[in-house]
Amino acid sequence: MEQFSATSYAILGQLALRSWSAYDLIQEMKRNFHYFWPRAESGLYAELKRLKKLDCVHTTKRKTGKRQSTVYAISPKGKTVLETWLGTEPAEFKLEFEGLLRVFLSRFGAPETLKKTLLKVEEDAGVLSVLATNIAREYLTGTAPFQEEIEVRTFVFDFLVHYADLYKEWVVRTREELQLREGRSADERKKMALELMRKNIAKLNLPV
Amino acid sequence: MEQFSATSYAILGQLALRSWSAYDLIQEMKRNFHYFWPRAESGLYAELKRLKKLDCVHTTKRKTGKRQSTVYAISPKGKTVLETWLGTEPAEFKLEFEGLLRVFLSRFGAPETLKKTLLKVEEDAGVLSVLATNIAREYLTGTAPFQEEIEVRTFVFDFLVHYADLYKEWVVRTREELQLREGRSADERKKMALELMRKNIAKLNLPV
DNA sequence: GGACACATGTAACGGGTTACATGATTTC
DNA sequence: GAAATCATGTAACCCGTTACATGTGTCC
Repeated sequence: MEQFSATSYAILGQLALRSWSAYDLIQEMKRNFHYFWPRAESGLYAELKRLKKLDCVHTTKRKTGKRQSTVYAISPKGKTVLETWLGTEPAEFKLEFEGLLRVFLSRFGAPETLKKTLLKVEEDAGVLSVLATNIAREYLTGTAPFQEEIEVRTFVFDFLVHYADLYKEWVVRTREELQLREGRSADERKKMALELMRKNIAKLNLPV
Repeated sequence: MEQFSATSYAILGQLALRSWSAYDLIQEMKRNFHYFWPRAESGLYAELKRLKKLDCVHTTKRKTGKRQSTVYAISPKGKTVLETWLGTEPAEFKLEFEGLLRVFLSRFGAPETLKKTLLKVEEDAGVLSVLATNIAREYLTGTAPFQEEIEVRTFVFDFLVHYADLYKEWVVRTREELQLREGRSADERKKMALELMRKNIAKLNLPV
């Protein structure tokens, strides 16, 4: 019944910008969407073919020497499909953060469990920051492939920067708290934990 | 080959705390994990059965009047499996944020697309805040089911609070920027977008 | 001449979801 | 007496992943 997934629309959106060879399209999608809509390349190739069957895109063959590639373009139907979707209710954001699961369960593992998890989170957030900066630099120097799209892309970038920061700062705060707790009694540690919780509730300005 | 998913470990972790009836266990998991490890209830029932086949849990029958329920407890093997996993490398955090996809593609939809997306994100973040606060309140009043677990759970809670805040603040910043841009020329708007990007790069303290 | 990126897939599998079924118990 | 929630699942399906295959062009 439901013919399209958000991934279909992501593809149609890239094609609405311009035509691409499958390969180029997919590389660009990885660049743009990896951190908030990650998908395996093989699946994107398959989805392109499906979109063709559904008449949302059409293809032409291109040759560079002996090498052949398929160039995809959006069809009028594809444009309508995309536009219609953009009028529907957005899905809720959905996070899978295995690290938090590990923190939650850390006391059932070896004593270093928590610290090792923090280290990994820190690394991953660092990679995201670097990637985001690389893309931003292209816009700042005017070499980005879609300079004219900058108006909305800044919003996406802005989110990503703060998103990376969320993890980094969480690691910092957690490490600080762990250090403060060192050498304290279980009772003191619990009081400190409660205090942290109290501070956090205050941050959300909701009735307590 | 790979016998367990992170979901298996999430279940084992809850069972490491104490024994539960399937229903209670799953309700508690929803409460604890919904925002960073969301899973459908039916799948959790199935996984429990699988864990039993693999001897990671064992069950006893309990009767309340005519109603029967199955009580699950972790086995020695289950404990080992959990502990071993906690020693492995954590997986990267993974976000699916359809709203950002919509922002990215908003110019292919109706003019209200962006604003409607912001509204939905704001709502969802609000729900998360309320939920987080409800749980926190239980710890502060000492009525939480696992008061003694508070030491690590504050870290999880701390993340969730800042996570909700991430979305809320992003919505605020984006709306402000949109308002500032109103009535400006395309050229001015682009300059403003670049300026926002520059500010964000500065936030990440990386070499530009 | 070898490594690596280009360019495009296919096959098998699997984790997870939706939708539904069923009967007991509590609450209004 | 109806409605909600307790308490358990099952069946069908699907979106997506991993792992692999295959050949071309380019760079050193």
